[in-house]
Amino acid sequence: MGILERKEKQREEIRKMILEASMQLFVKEGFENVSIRKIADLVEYSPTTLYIYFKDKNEILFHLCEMGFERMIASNLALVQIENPIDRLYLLGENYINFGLENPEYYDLMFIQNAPMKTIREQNVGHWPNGDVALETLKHIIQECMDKKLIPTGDVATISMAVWAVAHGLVSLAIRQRLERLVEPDKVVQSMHESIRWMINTLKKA
Amino acid sequence: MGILERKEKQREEIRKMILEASMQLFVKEGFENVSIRKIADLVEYSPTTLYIYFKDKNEILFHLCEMGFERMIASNLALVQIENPIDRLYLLGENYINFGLENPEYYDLMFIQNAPMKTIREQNVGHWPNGDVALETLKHIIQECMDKKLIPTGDVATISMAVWAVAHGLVSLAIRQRLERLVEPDKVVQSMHESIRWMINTLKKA
DNA sequence: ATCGATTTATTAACACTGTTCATTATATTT
DNA sequence: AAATATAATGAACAGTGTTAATAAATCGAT
Repeated sequence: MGILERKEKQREEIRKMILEASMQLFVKEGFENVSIRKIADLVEYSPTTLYIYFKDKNEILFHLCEMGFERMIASNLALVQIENPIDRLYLLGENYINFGLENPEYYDLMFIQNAPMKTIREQNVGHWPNGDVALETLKHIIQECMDKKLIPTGDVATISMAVWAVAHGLVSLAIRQRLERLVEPDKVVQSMHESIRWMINTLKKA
Repeated sequence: MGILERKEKQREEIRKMILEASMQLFVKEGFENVSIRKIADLVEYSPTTLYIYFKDKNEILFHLCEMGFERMIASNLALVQIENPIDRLYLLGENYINFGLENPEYYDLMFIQNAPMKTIREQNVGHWPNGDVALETLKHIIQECMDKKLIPTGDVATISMAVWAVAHGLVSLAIRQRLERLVEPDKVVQSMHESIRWMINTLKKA
């Protein structure tokens, strides 16, 4: 049944094409200005054709979200060679806020929007491949820090949660223009980095 | 010119009526399901009439956002009687996450959505009455903690930022169903509280 | 090779959205 | 009473996600 395989491959190629067009629009025009019709225009298909390849807009957004995680995970790869897990944790945090500030549209999809989560819930037992990978990375580093007695022992999930909360809090408040109310606009980024450093330091000493 | 005053009062009353209807819809149907037409239906006006009382939808959302802050500020009033500023800070954090979890739609508007910020930027020199009040409260408590040597001295704005980031990170990840990926769904709220406590404790000891 | 079935793609349409324009009705001022 | 300002409206524009009905192309079996 080699013919079925080729069909499946072709189908997958068109799906990819649609996703790449979406991503292009998405990064250029921002989250709110992407519509099924605009994507269809770009790939030169009728809007309804997209519904043959994806269930709905949420599913497209879910896949873009996964692509965002791939980028983020790729940018974290350089960290594995760092011996000291607490240094690695610090750089993971730095990476996180840099990624968020440089790719606000991706970040939005990955951590703020509801749409991708809707698809996950509808899907097969709520599988979230890349998202879960990213979270495992975090938990693993925290666990290593605890194993090597670099930070106080405690519930891994809870501490991971607190660390993630600091980073996400900073990025999401920043890209939603809330931090400018606390610090002069041109000092926001600097203060964010200081906050991350502060957190790592207190974590060390605690 | 008492007649002009009465007219102004009447105008203000209708504005209030529109806002209350919006709020009602908003809390019941959620952020995404509120439209100008639904609001108009509820106050028994034509949709276009709303544009006589508000510039656009964003302006309505901005006012709802302010109302959300009023609620939050009101719930913080009980804290002034607490002597120890670090206890006060802890309870402020607890209040914050409780408010967020109990009023996710308000929280969305206050700290996540772009719409209210757009109105603020278009407005008179970007004035944000209630939002700024809330932030001042936080900074004031942090300053008091530093004055009384309860936490290490540092830049008030930066530390406030870090504290806010933890609380906001927790709430926003929670209401966007991201925390369920890290902790079992029925333990999310508990872990959030633990995270806040952890932050206050490390802040104390640091 | 032809027939029937499946897949792929499209057009038209539904039920919405925020917003603007031109028009009418109401109230106020001259 | 006439002129003017305010309040309210219906119709319309340009857009949204999505579905149903329909046509075209491709495939599997006879």
